[in-house]
Amino acid sequence: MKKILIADDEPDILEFLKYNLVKEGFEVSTANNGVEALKVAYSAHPDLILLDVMMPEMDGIETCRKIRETAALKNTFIIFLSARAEDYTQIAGLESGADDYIVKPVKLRVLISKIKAFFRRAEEQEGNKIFIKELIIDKDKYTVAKNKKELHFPKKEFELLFMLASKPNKLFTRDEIYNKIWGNEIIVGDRTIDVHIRKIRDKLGDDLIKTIKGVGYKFDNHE
Amino acid sequence: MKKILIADDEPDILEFLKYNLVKEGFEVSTANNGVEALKVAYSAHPDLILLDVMMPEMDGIETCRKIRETAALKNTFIIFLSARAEDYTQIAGLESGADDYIVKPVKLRVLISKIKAFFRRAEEQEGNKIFIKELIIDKDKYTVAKNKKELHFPKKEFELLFMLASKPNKLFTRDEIYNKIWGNEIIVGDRTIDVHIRKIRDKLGDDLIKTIKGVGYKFDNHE
DNA sequence: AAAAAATATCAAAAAATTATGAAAAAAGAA
DNA sequence: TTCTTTTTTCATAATTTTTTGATATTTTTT
Repeated sequence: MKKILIADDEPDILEFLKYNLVKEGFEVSTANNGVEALKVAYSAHPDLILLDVMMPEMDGIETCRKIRETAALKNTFIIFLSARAEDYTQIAGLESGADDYIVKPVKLRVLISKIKAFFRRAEEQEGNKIFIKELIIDKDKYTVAKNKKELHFPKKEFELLFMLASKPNKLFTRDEIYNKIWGNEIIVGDRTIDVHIRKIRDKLGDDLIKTIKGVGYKFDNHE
Repeated sequence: MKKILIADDEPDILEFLKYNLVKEGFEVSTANNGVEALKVAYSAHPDLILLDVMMPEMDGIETCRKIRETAALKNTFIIFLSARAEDYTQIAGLESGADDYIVKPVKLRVLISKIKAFFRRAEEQEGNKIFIKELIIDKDKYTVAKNKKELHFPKKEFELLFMLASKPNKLFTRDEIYNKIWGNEIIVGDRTIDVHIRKIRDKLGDDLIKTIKGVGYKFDNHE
């Protein structure tokens, strides 16, 4: 669940944004000025900060600069949300380290879409991992770990396991497997899948992959 | 040097943006419509695409969707740049996979600041120095030190090592490596990567880089 | 229970892929 | 140019992965 910090000196705006972002499923904290925003940022480590430019105590640009000096917050997105539309303010905001500068007024739905675009990009880096039973299958690292111990899986075995594990308990017919792993051009004998399945079972144990005779295989995930 | 693709059906805008972005030090290619944009994107692998929404042949949103389906372009930033300001168009644009939606007219300096903000964020992930195991890899100086002892690495070897070491344990496919180190224009034989890998291994030892047969290589960082 | 059908298993063969050394080609420097 | 370094290619060896084929076992059908 992503955490958002909103810093604005107008209570109405704060309340409105908080209400709507919570409704979207975000965890929201608020601050009324720059100093407070910094304090909350240090302790709550939000994933994204919506920052007003004009605030008492410390303005948004200065706040942004300070946040960027903090190593622990370097992955935090900062978006300015301000009524001030002059070029130089926008440029100053972006150059102080913000990721975006949005001029108010902005439609709520548009703002939410922009926020989601940032998170989508961030999540992309995190990679394709499947956590299932005592396994961690990591497609980016091309590893399968069982109880923290990494095992080596050659290409075909990895692809087959990944396919089955990506939809636990779903039955994959032999045809589906052939099509996905080998494609339409390559034709291999009937025993090829079996042998690969056996090799996976050798490494991970016999219980994980279940045979449905006459049909196919499935990754069994009933505790 | 970052590559930017601009897609717009108005030649004046295209020319204006190209001129100014080149002046900023970017490598700029252009396209007059969506279909053309796709073609250029596939071959040139830009780091960022400025996309108009209304274009003949294929509109921007459809273009964006198609780009996002391409694995090789998943790290490419997409920014819509459009005169259409309605909420739903902006939302549709962002939901089609774009990173930002900027409503025209926009001041050139502001646009450039936003573009730089994206690149800053992307580069931040990389960093110019890597400390890993007994190695210090310094991109500014183009040197690799093993146990404080500096070793000489020619360009290609260095880039390859840097790429692998920048994301320890991540698997890089041969295609990814070719794209990043050689680019799409240059075509080299199948054994070229192997030879470079061997040279790196000669200098640093055989254990650092691990081969995943049929897939690629990775920098191994387990102790 | 027997026959039929499908999968499991093993070792060996085949195929695919990478490692390696040396040399040619290309790029840079003097 | 000439020399040096870097990059790429090529042929062959070494290795790993994938597939096959024979036989055993299990499940389903009759």
